[in-house]
Amino acid sequence: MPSIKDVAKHAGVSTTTVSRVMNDFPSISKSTRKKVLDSIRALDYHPDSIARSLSKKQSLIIGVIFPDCSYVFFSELIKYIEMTAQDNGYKILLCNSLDDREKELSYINMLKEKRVDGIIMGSHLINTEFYKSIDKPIITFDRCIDNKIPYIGSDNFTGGVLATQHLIDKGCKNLLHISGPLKLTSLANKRLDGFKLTCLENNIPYKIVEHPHANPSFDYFYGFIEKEVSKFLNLVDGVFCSNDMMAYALYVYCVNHNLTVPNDIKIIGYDYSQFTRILQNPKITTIAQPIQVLGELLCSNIIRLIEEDVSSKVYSQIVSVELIQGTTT
Amino acid sequence: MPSIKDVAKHAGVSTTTVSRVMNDFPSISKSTRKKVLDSIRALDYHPDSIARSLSKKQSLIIGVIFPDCSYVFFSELIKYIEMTAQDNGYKILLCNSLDDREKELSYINMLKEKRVDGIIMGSHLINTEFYKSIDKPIITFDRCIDNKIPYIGSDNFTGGVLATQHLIDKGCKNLLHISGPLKLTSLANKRLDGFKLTCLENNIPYKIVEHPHANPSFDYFYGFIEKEVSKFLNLVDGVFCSNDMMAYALYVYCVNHNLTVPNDIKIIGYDYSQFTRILQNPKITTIAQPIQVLGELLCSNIIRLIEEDVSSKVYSQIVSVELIQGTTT
DNA sequence: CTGAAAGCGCTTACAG
DNA sequence: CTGAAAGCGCTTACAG
Repeated sequence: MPSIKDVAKHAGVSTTTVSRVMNDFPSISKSTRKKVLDSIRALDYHPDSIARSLSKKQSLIIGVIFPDCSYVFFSELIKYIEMTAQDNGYKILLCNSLDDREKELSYINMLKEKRVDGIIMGSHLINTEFYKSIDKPIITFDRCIDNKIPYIGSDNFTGGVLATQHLIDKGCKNLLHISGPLKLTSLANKRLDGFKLTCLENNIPYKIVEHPHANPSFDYFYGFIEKEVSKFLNLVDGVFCSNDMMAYALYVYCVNHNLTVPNDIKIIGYDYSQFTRILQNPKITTIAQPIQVLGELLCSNIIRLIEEDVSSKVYSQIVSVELIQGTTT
Repeated sequence: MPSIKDVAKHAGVSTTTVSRVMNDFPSISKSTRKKVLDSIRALDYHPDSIARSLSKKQSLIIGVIFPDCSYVFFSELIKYIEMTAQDNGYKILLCNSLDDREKELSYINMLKEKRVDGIIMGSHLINTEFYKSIDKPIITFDRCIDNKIPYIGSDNFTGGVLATQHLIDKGCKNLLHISGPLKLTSLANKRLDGFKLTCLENNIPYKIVEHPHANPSFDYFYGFIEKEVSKFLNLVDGVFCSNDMMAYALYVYCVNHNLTVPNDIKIIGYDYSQFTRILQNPKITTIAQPIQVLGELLCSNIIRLIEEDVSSKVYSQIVSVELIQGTTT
């Protein structure tokens, strides 16, 4: 592989000049510029970005950590993050933490060594102190870790309100919310707040069941419903599930146990990711997170943090959600 | 951020020695080793892998190109690739080609500049010649580009045979296969070969419809069925779809048009990725590709190619598939 | 407008 | 068992 020296020799100039041509310095004369470009083409020269990274102290790489890139919601988010990165000259280094604290830690250390320019955190098991020890730009998805660390998320509170109000508007008198794990400092917990407030304001009795795992499978959800949720199903006529997979599992459970949806019981989910959009039966009524916008914001904001290098400014943003009417309410 | 020099100074040794400690050279005395380790800890030193890459001429990064990391099948494959990479000290740089030739090309050039150690290609629009110009280890998913470039894929031919024989065993007398785009040199086309052969051997009349897009959406599939497939549906009693999304779209179309599945028409798909596994109604009868094995092989084989540096040996592998009985046949 | 030289932070023959 | 020095392939003050 030819190096900048080979190009310099071939063109009869110094490596400095070659470097300047590649970096579009204005001071280069037309004729040398042409000579250099010709040599670059002749040798099929590709500058080594590792060497460039070392001298410029920037890698143009963004570390991206999510629990599991194969979960529908994350896989879409990652797609839009990657596309935005690509459009801005950055690349992403993908990490699956698998909701394992050790892995999450080792990934962060790895990203430090890889000298990524910034980190998008979608996985959040390690504690706040450790986060603060990361001395490079970082942005999180849906977690408010510290007021120094910006986050991007959907408007979970309003989502909770919308979902709950929708159930009430459809005539529900007794509501149930199945939340995600509340221990995590996830902004998703605000869905619960929105739910509670709306129930209270409308004088609707409610019940809350928390499921303990952050990113479980369909089978887990179904089992969870059998064990922890089924006993309440005769007492309520509307359920707000913290995500669509849970909503689908609940729907299937109801069908299997002769509860008619939406007549006996109305179900609303959260996310509206690919799975839900493809699913035809039922069309789950849900709160849509704007996945593309979220991915683009995560990436464009981490890039701003990297390039503007202002740790003082915080680029947290909350984007609005939308009710999608399906057939389950 | 402390550098190796800071550690050397702190420990009172040379940078050479620090480097040797970090790389576990045996010749280091216990006492210096301890001194160095202590200094590393005291300074919270993390070696800069960019500098290391530059001097060792290896980045420990694998470039991974797929059309779209949010498609269920790819997202799972990527997960297992990443996990295997992580287990072996490698990282992955993720690229979405979006089935765009220009993007694919520019990604490959980018990966050259990033000096990735190897490339896993799951996107295949550029031509063979260009592939051969890539002077680093490369492995493809499901494409046989050239006998110098190894590939990993499921046993598509046998999958086609299994699917077709299953339909015949279930009593089908007239079969239809909806294939993927045949222009691409995809090994997935062997599903068609298996289909044809099995029909001929069993004296079953058959029909083939090709859909032109590589990675379309549900809505595209549904529209395609309305336009190009529906006219044949009264003439056949069994359909082998080249993927599960197509099978689901066909199922939904049938339900919407008063064709009973599996009584009037039997449907079998291909993939058995996450979507299919979660979907409860119907349970699509399908040919399961072992996604985890495929991802692990893609990654472990590219690592072997990188580390053994033997461009002569080729690590192509085909893994076996399995029939999953659902409710659509 | 151009070049010589130092530097980015590591590794690695070479020497002792 | 340890170190001085060169080198990886770029960029960038500094000088002219």
